[in-house]
Amino acid sequence: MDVVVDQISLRRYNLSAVLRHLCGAGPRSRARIATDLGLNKATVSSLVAELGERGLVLAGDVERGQVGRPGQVVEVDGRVCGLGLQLGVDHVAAYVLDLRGEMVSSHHRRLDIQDLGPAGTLAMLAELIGSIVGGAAQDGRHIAGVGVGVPGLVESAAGSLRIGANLGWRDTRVVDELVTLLGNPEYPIHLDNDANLAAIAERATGCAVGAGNLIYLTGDVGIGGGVIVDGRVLRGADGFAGEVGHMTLAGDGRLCGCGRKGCWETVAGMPALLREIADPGSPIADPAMELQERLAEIRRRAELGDARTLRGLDAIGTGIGLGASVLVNIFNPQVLVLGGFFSVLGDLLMPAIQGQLSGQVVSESLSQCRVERSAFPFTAAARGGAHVVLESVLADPTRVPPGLARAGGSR
Amino acid sequence: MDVVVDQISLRRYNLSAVLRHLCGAGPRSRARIATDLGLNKATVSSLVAELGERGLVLAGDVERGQVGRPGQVVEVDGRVCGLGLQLGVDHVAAYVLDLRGEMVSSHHRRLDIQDLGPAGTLAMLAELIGSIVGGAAQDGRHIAGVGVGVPGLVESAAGSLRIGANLGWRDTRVVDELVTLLGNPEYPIHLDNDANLAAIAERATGCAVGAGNLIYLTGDVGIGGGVIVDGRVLRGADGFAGEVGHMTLAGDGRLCGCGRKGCWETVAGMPALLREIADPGSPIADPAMELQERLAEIRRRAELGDARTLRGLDAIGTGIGLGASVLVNIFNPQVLVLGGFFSVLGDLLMPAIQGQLSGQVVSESLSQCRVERSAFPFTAAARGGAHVVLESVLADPTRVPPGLARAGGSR
DNA sequence: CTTAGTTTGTTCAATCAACGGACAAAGATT
DNA sequence: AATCTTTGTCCGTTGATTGAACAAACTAAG
Repeated sequence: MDVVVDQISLRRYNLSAVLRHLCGAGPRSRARIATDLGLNKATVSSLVAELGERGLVLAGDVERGQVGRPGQVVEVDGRVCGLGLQLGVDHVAAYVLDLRGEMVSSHHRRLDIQDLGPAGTLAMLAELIGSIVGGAAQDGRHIAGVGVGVPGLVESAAGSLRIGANLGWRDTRVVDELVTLLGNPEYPIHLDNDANLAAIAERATGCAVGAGNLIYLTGDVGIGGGVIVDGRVLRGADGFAGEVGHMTLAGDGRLCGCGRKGCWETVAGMPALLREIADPGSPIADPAMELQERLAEIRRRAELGDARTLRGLDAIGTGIGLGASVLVNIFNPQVLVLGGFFSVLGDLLMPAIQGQLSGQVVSESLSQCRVERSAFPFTAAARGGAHVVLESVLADPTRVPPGLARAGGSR
Repeated sequence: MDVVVDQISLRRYNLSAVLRHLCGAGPRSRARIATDLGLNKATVSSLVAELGERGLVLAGDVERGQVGRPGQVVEVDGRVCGLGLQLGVDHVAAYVLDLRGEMVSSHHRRLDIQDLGPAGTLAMLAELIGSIVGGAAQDGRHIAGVGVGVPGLVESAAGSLRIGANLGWRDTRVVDELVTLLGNPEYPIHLDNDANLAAIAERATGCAVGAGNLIYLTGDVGIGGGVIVDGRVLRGADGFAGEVGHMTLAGDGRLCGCGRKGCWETVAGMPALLREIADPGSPIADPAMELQERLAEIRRRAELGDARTLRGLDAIGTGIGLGASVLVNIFNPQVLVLGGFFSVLGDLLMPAIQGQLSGQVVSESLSQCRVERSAFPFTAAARGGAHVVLESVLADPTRVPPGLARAGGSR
């Protein structure tokens, strides 16, 4: 029912405030934290002591000011980490990030989802998670949780992928399966839509740092959307919000993979681009071609001034901009982040996108929405998964048990 | 910077929890509140006492259970009220609602915005506010604040209407003007977009009670959108979110009042309906005709089975459904509320709307979005303005100064 | 080198909110 | 009349934040 507050949650909240402040604003003395946050120095001392016991902060350098006693800098401890994974149709990426915001390790594996099927893929995922967590422990690090991103309609609270069209999965209880395979690990596992996680990553350390309202677009076969509203992921009533790729924008449009007609992805996804710039059967449209190679080839043609390629990019950019203008009208975000191939080819697509936005957005004269190319075009979701874990620690530092205190840290 | 909690805000939060619980769940004994909220009986007694001193709750009947000592029921005091106003192109509506959720009074005035201009209109508004507040005080009631809804791009935090196309206003500092005209009243004045307020009203007491995610559409000359995400109004970076009427949905579309082409309102607004069902110059398309009369005439024709009218309603319903499906895909709301003429003609439009939605929404197979006709087709915004005020009292009961305690209540 | 001034961080008593237990009040049941 | 049940208050305890005092550590000026 209604959430009520007692003194324990008050303490928790202030622990969170101090830790979050250190993460966001950087290392500083206790006295500085106190004035920054409006807390009493004594309170901050007490809070910092508890955070230290939990292995979340440690003593840093001594900082001399102009006059007066130098301060003992408190800084975030890098031992507590989040593990994020991103499952794509042909690969899996994993990142370990620590609370300081630094990347501890990254892992990439190719795999054939079709071949492995859900069970085989999840077994492989579980094994990967297990080995990363084990390796981190040997390094004296503590994985506080795992965040997994998958493309499709995800019921995040239930840890279930309801419809994963691209993976060919349906009603897969990903979290339950992984928990079983890993033998009920002590760390929690969180499942989310890949675009949501990507948006979180861009906001945390990417090209949208500090933006409370942003939209991330995955440029892939389809177009996925991750929307952050006032700092929180837009989920909707059942967690299915953000299905921007299937907005009906072209009434006269062609058939979409979802069975409907005129979906946005049909005019701005990768197949649409290939249709524009190449005849069917031409080598560049060969499904077997590596994505990176295909994008490199498109860029080569564009830079040589190939008219059809340039026209095609302009058309796709206009298509992207058309849908983007709808979203910007609705959400009035600070930033629109282009992911996937939208980002890789971003410089070529940008003029058309910007043209659409400035022509179609109502509030354009009052406020401008920045359009940015993703800082991590194909790996943002994995990083976002790690950030979800780290955010849960920031929101409730008492989730990390005390005792990690003076474990030695570095090896 | 970061918000920090001390014991005062802890108290505030729990006062809020108790008051909100009473508003939402109805009158009940202290003991019942304690078990409902998980608070200690002693704590609840203390909280209730303070709420009583502030004139927010009062002692009700004695409630006998099966056995044991009867409980003293605590109920919400109706003396604290919110005043909401809604400014339309040709009228202003005002509602006073009390914390119990009951309507204390309503006021309607016709006015010619064009004729009065911003200054004259605001003077009239101020006078209306003053007289209502004065009248309420004589009734022993306390107006805790004023919420004003206007159509257009509103910067709510600044209390400014940036672009009010229908009113013909631009960069009007509504709140500042009213505060000056009213001589710095002690109650705060809040300005918001009318669709936002309407959404709040429907969620508070209308057809979307309890829905954390909903979309309100004003069916007017244009289409305004008010979106609630996880219980909070979607504002975006600058407060201009929700401009759904100017989504570009019809690429080949006709010119919109905003200067662009293919906006949603051009295919589903009132002018589009009139274009479909009547020739230019026909009496029903006469701008001088009263809206209510026009709607009645359309209904008459539809019920007589006039083919053109039925075709037109179907076309407009399809147009509404087209844009609605885009919104439902993006937001995954529990409820979509139709306001204005969408609501009045709702029964006639619904088949086409529902048809579009079931055909165009991706998650339709997993979760269904209810479509409802507004409970207050043309006055929801005024009610919503009052609810904003009441919500601010619920969020922080200490805003109401103590001393209203035993002032006598009834007149 | 000494002294004054500044800033940091800890200690300690005070304050305040919530809590648990005890208890009186008020009624139903036997 | 005795017992049981429930309500609401009282009171001492717990725990978190706070303000003031103070020692520590350093700079700047004389």
